[in-house]
Amino acid sequence: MQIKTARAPRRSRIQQKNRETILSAALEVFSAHGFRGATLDEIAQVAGLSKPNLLYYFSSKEEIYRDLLTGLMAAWLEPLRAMREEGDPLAEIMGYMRRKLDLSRDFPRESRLFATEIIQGAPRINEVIRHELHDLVQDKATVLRRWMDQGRLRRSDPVHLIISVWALTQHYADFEAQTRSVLGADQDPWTGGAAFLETLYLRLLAPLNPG
Amino acid sequence: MQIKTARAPRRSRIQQKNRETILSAALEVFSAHGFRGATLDEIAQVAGLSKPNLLYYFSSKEEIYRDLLTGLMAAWLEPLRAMREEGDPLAEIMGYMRRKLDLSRDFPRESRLFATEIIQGAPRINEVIRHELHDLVQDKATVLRRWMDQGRLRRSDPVHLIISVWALTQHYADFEAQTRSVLGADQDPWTGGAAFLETLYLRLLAPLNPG
DNA sequence: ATAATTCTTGACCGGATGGTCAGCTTGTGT
DNA sequence: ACACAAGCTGACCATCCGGTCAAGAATTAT
Repeated sequence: MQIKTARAPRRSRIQQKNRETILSAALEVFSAHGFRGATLDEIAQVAGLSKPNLLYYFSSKEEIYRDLLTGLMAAWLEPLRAMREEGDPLAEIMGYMRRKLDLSRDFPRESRLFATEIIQGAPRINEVIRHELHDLVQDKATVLRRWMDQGRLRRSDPVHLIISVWALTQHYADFEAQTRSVLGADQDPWTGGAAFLETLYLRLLAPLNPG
Repeated sequence: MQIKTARAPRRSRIQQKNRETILSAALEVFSAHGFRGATLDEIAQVAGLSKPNLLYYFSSKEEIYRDLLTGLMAAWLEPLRAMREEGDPLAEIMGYMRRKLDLSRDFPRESRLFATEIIQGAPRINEVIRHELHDLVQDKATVLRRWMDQGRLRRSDPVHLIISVWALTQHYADFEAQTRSVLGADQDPWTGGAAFLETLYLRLLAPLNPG
């Protein structure tokens, strides 16, 4: 996953490369231990750089963390953003769910990073981003509501519907340890999970008389 | 929630009271910052005891954490355990979901504690407990499968069904910050969540021809 | 009352933590 | 080639970390 840097000033190739290295290492460590549990020494070690060198590129531990979160936010909201009113309602929702699930599968560290941040009350995600999330969800909820009004989807609370997609897809990434131990070693959680979620949302949302 | 102490030896009233005080403070701090992010100083401060006094009752930070987790585990699995094959399938599942949701609402710190532990790969939950969880889920999955075989529930993967209840109910507690900001301040996430989940599982599981 | 036991804590330890800084090395523009 | 800027690091600092300990305070048993 591309880690973008917010409002980036001009940077030399060295800066660009090292900032990426650091953010990648930070992702590894922060997602495993949370903000307070992560240490600069460990991030430096994973990045293969000295600690003072980290602090040459970022002014503090907090700044690394913030840059990381804000840089990943856009990519994380993309699947929902890509849900288009012009498409077929059921296919759009299934597509959203599927994209979110794939994202969680392919980028579990990112998923865990957001999870730990929000579990701890999201103290470091600023209001602007929270506002952005709120607006996006409300916007898409309106689309869902219109589809329901047109009888193209069975009714259910659209915001809770979006939350449920979030919860379920996130869960397979964040709780993979538990899911694997419960399913047994031979079963792949993602294959079964995708099938289950398709069934779930089909039965929840497919109109009863499609003809 | 009652915090039990595993295989408790005889304890004086003072010991019992102080151990409870410590575990309660530990729950507060560990659930907010994870194991590595929590400090004994902060736990001691919340408990209103001196740090050496903490270590008089528990031999290490790790022991506090372990005792806390194992003591809460039974209560956390209770809702699933209480699902009875003799009852009405749909009512039993709804009851399970509802109990789990109530548990998450009433004990969000406990929910977050488990969440952070499992997100970090559950390194400190020993194999015995993992085994217990696996067996319980498989046991209940068998019950669900029988119900489905009898045509009293629509078919869907029973283990993923249990996982989905886990994911959705947990989510309302662990991501409350996010859920509230998305729903808006006027709406209570729990009320709407309970209604949504009832609809969800009803449509997923209710047989098509109940007559 | 007094002795034994349990409970409590200030002072302390070695090591880790986030962060600084002077000065060295490397790269870049001319 | 040279000068300046950018990149880098060893040594260091104050503070915090989990944990120890000796000795005093409170409780309990006799």
